[in-house]
Amino acid sequence: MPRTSSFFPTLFCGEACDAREVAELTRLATPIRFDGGQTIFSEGDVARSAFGLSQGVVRLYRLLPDGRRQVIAFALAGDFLAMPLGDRFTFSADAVGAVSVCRFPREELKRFIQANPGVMRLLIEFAASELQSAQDQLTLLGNGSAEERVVAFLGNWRRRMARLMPVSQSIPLPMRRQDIADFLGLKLETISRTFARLEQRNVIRIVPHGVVLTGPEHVELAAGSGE
Amino acid sequence: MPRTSSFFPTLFCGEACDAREVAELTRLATPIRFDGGQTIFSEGDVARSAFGLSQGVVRLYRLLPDGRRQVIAFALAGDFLAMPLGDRFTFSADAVGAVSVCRFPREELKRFIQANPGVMRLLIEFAASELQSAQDQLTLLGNGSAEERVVAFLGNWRRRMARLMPVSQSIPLPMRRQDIADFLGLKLETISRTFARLEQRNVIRIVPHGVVLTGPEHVELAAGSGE
DNA sequence: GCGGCGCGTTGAGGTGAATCAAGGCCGGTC
DNA sequence: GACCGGCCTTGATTCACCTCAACGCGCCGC
Repeated sequence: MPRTSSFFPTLFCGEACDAREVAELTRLATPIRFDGGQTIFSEGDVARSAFGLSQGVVRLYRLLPDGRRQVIAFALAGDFLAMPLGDRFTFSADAVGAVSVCRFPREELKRFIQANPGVMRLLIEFAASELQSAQDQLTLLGNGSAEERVVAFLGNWRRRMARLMPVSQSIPLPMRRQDIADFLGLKLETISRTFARLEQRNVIRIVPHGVVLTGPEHVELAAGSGE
Repeated sequence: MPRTSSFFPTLFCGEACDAREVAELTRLATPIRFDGGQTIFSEGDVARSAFGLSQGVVRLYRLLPDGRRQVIAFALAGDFLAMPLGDRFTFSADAVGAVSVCRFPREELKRFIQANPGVMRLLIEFAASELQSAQDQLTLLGNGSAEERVVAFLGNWRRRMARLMPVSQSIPLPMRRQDIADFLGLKLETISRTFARLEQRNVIRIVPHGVVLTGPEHVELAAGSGE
């Protein structure tokens, strides 16, 4: 089985992990594939495993008792799907299109992390950056208009995608409108209308499974805070 | 100077810190007082110090370029005012009423934390619980009506206060209406009106600097998700 | 006492997003 | 190709919250 450079969560690819540790992680990890729409884990499940995303996109979300849904984040290759410690999942995760994950048995991963202060430190930094993302998103949902939310989302998504593929004006959007809506605290019709308005103003062009930036106003997408 | 049990962040009061470590922390800490409205630190500042809150209430917030504000959280006695690592503050903090904080020089605290795997582990758990709070709040701002937000806020606030004082039907609210509004992504008039409506329905009674729960519907306040 | 100010409340009217409801497009399968 | 279903778009209307504006109240200094 070929293992690409993004097989492991990027957390484990920093300076803190030497060859011996990578070998240890490789021993722990099991690769798994999921098809689009399949659930990787659900809110409330006992976290027997931790998951790193090797390929594809995963939506992380919570369901409210009345059926409303809040998408917490979209995970990309290299991301952890949850905090590796913690004994239950606090949100659900399912595949947006086909994905590959690597699964770590929780107890052994926990032992590995706690035996290694350098990794613990990275984990703290990881948590801190997740926290900041959540606070950015909080600020966006608390203050932004529909258009501000959508523009910030596109900007952040583009920036994150840029780490995984050559930059281009074209932004792939593998998730559904409904997912974007639940992420931004809007309704799917509003997403659709806002996209349409941005297209009329020549900011974007809507293409199947994505948008293309057309305007000279890429600056507008640069300074997003959210996600 | 008398040091109450809540002088230190509760993070350091768990099993991970023995007498020697508490002595070390005591050596590092400097107590400081702030009056209501004073700023403890500002977003973007180099984080030369870390702060634990010993007494009082602090609002943590971000300012947007156009003057809008998002209150990230209200800190209570025992809370850290930010992640102790990280070299710049990602939000501002100022006192709501008079507060006492203890200040730790950042480099020395960092050294203390990193020398102590047990404390690092606690710090990871702290970060994980902050993250979960942020995600709760995200869910609330993404899905809740004005009334749901206010009710969830009251419920969470009450639950947090319960750790610091004898439980009672009376909920002190030392912060201004504007602070609550900026926390919940609403306008202060909406907070005022929503309080008034809850009072008309005999859920609460509005008193100076707080509310009193009157209805038999305390259950309603129990199952909040946000904050 | 008087006036000023910060904060909270209340009212009237406007508006952005939600809601309700068609219809269109595209990718399946038979 | 014809049908179907999921997804997306678009339109008309409604409604929750915002905006703007006035007023009340408690607290302060003078």
